[in-house]
Amino acid sequence: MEWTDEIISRLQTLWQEGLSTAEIGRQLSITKNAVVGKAHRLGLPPRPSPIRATAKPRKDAATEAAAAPVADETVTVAPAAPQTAPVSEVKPSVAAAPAAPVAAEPVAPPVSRPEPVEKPAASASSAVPDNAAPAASKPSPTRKPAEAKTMSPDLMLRPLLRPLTTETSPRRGPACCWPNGDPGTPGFHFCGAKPVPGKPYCAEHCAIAYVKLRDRRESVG
DNA sequence: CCCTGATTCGC
DNA sequence: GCGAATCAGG
Repeated sequence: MEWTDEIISRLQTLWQEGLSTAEIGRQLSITKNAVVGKAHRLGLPPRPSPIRATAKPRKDAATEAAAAPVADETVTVAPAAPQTAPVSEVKPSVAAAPAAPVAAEPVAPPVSRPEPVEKPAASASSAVPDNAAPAASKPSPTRKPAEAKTMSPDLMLRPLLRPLTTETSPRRGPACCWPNGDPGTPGFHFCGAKPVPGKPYCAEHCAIAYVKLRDRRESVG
């Protein structure tokens, strides 16, 4: 696997979007294992794990005993689950666009919307993202500040300060919101080209972003 | 069974 | 460094 700068950027973006590892893998045409492995190596913030942090019967019991002289229950990990649910489960048409394709404002990065969504990824089928719902527009402070530092503060605040009323404004044409560059870095920007009607991306990026439902799952490799 | 993410370890 | 295999919870 050749981890180009482009691919890594997309991985980081999608990861921050809160998409599942499998979903990211589908969009990148790689396995979820590759996604998780790479994310781990990149030091991306861990997602709320469905399993306990303590489980490693991989080594021999001897090694485990030697290396892990666990004394008490003091080892507690306390995940403090952010509960960030993916916006994914992509119907063919809606797919996993960045969480906030405001249709006209490339200024607001899709990255910075840690909005808690209470919807299981795999089972829910209603494809409408609840981005527009101001019900819970409260930034979840569960993530450590150290991890959020990858993005400039103003970039984080911008979407929160924006009333999302620009949707219907025809003044600026819709713009492809395919991310270019690393989110949080000065050079980060969106494609901006004219998107396919009904899609958040231009035709070029649509071809990349949307995958056939048939090919879903990890049978890529 | 399906999904999920984390870790390990041979390459 | 990479990622398949594996683990483990929902």
